[in-house]
Amino acid sequence: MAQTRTASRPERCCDFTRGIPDPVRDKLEKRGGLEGLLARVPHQSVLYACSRLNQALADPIRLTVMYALLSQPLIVCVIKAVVQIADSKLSYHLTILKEQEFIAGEQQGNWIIYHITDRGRKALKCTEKMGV
Amino acid sequence: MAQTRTASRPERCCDFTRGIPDPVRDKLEKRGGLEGLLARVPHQSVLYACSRLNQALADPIRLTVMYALLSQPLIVCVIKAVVQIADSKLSYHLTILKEQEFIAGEQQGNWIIYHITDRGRKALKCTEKMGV
DNA sequence: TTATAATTTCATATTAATTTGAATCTCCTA
DNA sequence: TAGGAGATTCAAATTAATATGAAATTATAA
Repeated sequence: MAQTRTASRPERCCDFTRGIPDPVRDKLEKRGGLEGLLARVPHQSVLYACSRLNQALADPIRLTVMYALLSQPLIVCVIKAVVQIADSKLSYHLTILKEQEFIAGEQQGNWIIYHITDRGRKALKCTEKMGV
Repeated sequence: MAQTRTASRPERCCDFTRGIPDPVRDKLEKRGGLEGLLARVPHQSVLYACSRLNQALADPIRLTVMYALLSQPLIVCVIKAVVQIADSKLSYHLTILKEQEFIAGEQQGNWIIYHITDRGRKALKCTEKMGV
């Protein structure tokens, strides 16, 4: 019972070794077919890491925090004054930025002073270069 | 009844014009205080757009598609063979990539040939430069 | 025209991310 | 060493993103 399908409309898939637009098929064949294509796609573990990285940059609050820290190192309650959200919510977002090492913080007496990392700076620069 | 708070533990906020670590306060004051800080953070609309952009790059399937298209233009069913997901799911992800103009497609007879855009290429390069 | 392949759309289900508020923890100071 | 400020953690609630399968659309070819 290999490949059984529950009737209705079967999921089709074109046979892309023939019948598809010439330029697509030609180039594909010349470069090792589907296998060649797959070989040039980075490993899933890499892509997964990339997507986590981008996910961390995919929130306006987190970007606001990063830009604030781009100006200068700040303690949490100043960051809070910038983004105007509850403590725990801010802490959640700080954690995500820390996990990706876009920011880092050191305890200084009663406070934690956060600063942006080189990686964080680079990330902002990249995003900017993409043009909004 | 302005500023009423429902007892329990009130949300505190340090008065960051005094009592906070010197280097933080000094630099902050020298550069226009909280106002100056806010002025150097890009407008929310910009940050929102940035976060959408990064969100589109925050999925391994979408990154796989982009890398496949980095090799060469492809029709949907070949992309499907690469990522091995259902048609409608793939279509969903293609839409997100199209919205951010990381990819584009032109109808060619029965098929749609997708290709990566300059913007898409740039996005991958950026992500790579960030180091995984 | 009718049938069919390729692709998208739509409504719904599922899963993941974010928010919320209370509780906890750490460090400092009286 | 008790109390308070700054900050984080946790569990539960909410919201947003993704997945699924059926139906619709588009273009070609019989």
